[in-house]
Amino acid sequence: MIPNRPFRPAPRSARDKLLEAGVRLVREQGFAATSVDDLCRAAGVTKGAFFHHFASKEALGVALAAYWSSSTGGFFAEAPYHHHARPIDRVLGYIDLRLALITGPPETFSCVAGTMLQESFRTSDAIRAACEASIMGNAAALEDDIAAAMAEAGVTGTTAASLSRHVQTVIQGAFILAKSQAPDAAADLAREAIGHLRRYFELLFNAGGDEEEKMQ
Amino acid sequence: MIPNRPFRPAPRSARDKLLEAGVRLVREQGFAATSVDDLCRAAGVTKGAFFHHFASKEALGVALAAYWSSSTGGFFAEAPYHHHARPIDRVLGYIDLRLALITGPPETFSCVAGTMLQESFRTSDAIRAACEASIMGNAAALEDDIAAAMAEAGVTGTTAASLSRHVQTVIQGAFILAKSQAPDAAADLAREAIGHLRRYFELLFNAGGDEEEKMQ
DNA sequence: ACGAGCATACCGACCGGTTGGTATGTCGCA
DNA sequence: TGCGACATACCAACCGGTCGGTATGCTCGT
Repeated sequence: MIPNRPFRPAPRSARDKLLEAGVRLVREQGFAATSVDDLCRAAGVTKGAFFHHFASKEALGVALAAYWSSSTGGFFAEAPYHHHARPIDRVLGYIDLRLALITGPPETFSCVAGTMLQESFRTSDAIRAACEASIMGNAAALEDDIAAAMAEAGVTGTTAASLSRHVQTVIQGAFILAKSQAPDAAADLAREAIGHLRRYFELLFNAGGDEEEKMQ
Repeated sequence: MIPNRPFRPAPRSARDKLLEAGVRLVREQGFAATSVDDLCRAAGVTKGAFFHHFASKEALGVALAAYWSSSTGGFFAEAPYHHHARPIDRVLGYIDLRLALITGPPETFSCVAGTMLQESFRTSDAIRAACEASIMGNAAALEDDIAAAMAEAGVTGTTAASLSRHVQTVIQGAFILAKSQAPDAAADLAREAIGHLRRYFELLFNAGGDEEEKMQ
């Protein structure tokens, strides 16, 4: 979902190095296949450092989801789409930003929280809850703009909360479909899915596109 | 995505028992966290039987995706939604069937191929390809009906292939969001997402619902 | 100003158990 | 008799985690 730079500063402590290593390795191969030794090698620290900062591998997973939340949340909170005057333009601006972030192979744009949730939801309630907080936190950040857009356009039959969760649904699903492809074809597939999400919002809100908006 | 019964017959051989155990365990905890010993215990067979039928754990993963393809493909091929006269009704019938299948905790309705793809896409090209075949095979099965519906309704701006992939995108994403919830709330969340998929198709095809159709 | 005591960050060897896989043997059937 | 479908015993490497240690920094008493 979000590449490493420029919004996450270079890690300084062993803890930050381990979390950065965790982002990279979980995106590449998931949580269970990522050993403590893998994380230490990738971070350039020892097992002793690992277990000084994290009580267990599971604790690293929980901290990783929180780290993902704070870095992605910060990124989106400061994105320029907030400056649009109309709520629907802010929502579409968010979707366009998501589109812009999808480049390269899947492990450079996929979601750490969604990836960990997929395999750990039943084996670690702590990781499940931390991943839920991350994903639903991202969804919630969009809810007010969606609610305002619904009020402005008179959209009924659903809720802002439901629509914001749907945004996350399509994003997570887009990442899975992308992973089925060779690395250089993955981003196109993910962007295609986000394109449908945008079109759904255009249809729902009668927001046919920037050009049609200006004609009205 | 599809519960075990009634379309998959009771497994008889050790190989089928292992594949059934694989379906259950991968849905619960993913592929990497599922050991060969886990699979043998769940199947009630020994390691000798496992390695007689499968050259490696990876080979089991490839066979599992193929097994998933054949059982889900057969299920959907014989579903009653094919009987609708209008293409759009067949497409919406498919989506309604998907809705109907979503009951209970996530591990009873999630997709084995999507789950394995998420964590194995970069560590096993054989598993990636087998999962792609499964997911894209499910998508492709819907493509003709979508193409016919597009022709009938005059829908432009996208392709049948793209729309059929979007169906899979939302389904896979719905399963992830569902996994973030407590077991008894999971199905509601997945159904909510599929509801948005349905609404997108209704808006795209001006197919407002069974009642509005009849009025026209 | 300095040294003792303590806390923190980290190192790397080691632990018991698990891992994917191999070797060998047995049994039933054609 | 030979082969397929298993079972059991075993292997080396890996696993998550522990443990005794060193290095460095901080605080406080003298």
